[in-house]
Amino acid sequence: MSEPRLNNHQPRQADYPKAAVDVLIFSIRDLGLKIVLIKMKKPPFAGVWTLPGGLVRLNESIDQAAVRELEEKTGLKNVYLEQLYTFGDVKRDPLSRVISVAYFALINSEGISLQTTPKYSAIDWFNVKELPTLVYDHSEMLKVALQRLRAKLQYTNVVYNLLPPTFTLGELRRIYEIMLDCQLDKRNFCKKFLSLGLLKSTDLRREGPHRPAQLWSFKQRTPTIVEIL
Amino acid sequence: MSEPRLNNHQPRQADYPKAAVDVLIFSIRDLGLKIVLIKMKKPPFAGVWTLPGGLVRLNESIDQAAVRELEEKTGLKNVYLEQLYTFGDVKRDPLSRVISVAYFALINSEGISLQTTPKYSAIDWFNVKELPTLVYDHSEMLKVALQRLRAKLQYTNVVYNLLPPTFTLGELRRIYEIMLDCQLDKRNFCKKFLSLGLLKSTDLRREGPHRPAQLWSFKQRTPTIVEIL
DNA sequence: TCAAAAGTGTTCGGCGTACACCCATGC
DNA sequence: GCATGGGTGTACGCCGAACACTTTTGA
Repeated sequence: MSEPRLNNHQPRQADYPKAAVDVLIFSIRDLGLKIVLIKMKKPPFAGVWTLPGGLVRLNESIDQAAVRELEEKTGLKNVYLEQLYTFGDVKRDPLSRVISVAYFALINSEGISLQTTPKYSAIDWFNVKELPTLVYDHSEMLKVALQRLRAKLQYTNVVYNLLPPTFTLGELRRIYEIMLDCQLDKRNFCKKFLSLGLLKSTDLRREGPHRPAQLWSFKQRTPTIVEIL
Repeated sequence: MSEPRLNNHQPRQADYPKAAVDVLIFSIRDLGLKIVLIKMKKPPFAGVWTLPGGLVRLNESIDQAAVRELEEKTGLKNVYLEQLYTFGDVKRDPLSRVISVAYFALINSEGISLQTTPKYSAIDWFNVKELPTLVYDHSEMLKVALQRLRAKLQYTNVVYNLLPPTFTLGELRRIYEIMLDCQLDKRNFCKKFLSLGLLKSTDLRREGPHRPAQLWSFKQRTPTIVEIL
């Protein structure tokens, strides 16, 4: 596995690319699909928004690095991350040679607050349709993530990650409509989703000037492959 | 992006993990699904089989690294590689900390010969059902690749990579049967595949003691998403 | 009584699946 | 003439798609 050396004209640790992780956290908020970004403080990228992420260390797996970076830079814990894709163009980071493994997750962000480190000047949710300019190839990462997300919604039960413990079929359908950016027929959606047998009914919710809604919860909150739509 | 330093107890270039690529080349040969492996020469892995691969260099993208490593270690050129998954457990390589981006491709290997470098003692095709012991986490990579391959056969036209320019519907079906490890109904398969409109008929092939077969070719040999089975 | 969201059934067409026999050829 | 793979059509059932009205409540 020893490789031909390049000329030693680079500083320490620069003879090979470094590895990093970047994390895309999605959630449904205010009837839109949002993502967590943090704002950089140091030149040359001061004021620019970026995905939370950082270099992989020697003593941690890349999965662990993603979890650690997510917690350090956003405060989010216990999030189930899934590997998305690895980005390795030579110039993706103009300042140094970094290969980045992107991870993503869906979360329910009700009552959750974000907190970044002093190294960044802000952290916030952004609607994926109205994003600021992002550093590096982070827009590309988002594009890939959205594709994958939409695909996974249709053949897995990942949607449970976005939902609170109980919810109405209307809320469930609204999530699909937001994520897939389309309208879904109410009757067909309910019929199909209930026929999958993933849900169990719980209470009734009476609120607002309309008929009370049946509340449902997922029988199992574990990743499963199912043909949903 | 500067990171806390670990203790400087490691040699040069070991303060961060290195990045590598590994390549899984699949082909149908002798009615079986085969993969290219090379045999290691140097201790401590002398005599053990491995996937072709190696470290990513500073001045190349990871995609380019995969292409370069594939050519260097197998002689294969002009292969369309697709990124599979990135493997980054701390102990996946017991000797050094390496994160590996796996790539895969399907090729038609008729009339193609393999040739590795003097650093390896052999190169050969192996049936994926009768593999020797592999180094590192290469068996895991194969497992992931097979899953992905089977999935992609069903919703894309990737199969064209396995086929010669012209082929019979029987040959096409046989490939699906081998890859999916199941029997497919001849009439339904033909009906479905032809209805996709991906093929155009060319000549007749008369050979062997049976009715001549219609030969087909793909109208386009470019990646396309289609619901096939 | 009005506005708002919840809940519910039927019809139709298309597609996947199961299934069996004749065809053209080389030997 | 026989063995070998090539080629073809129909019937049925299920599922996805389209589509509208009634229910319950709060204000």
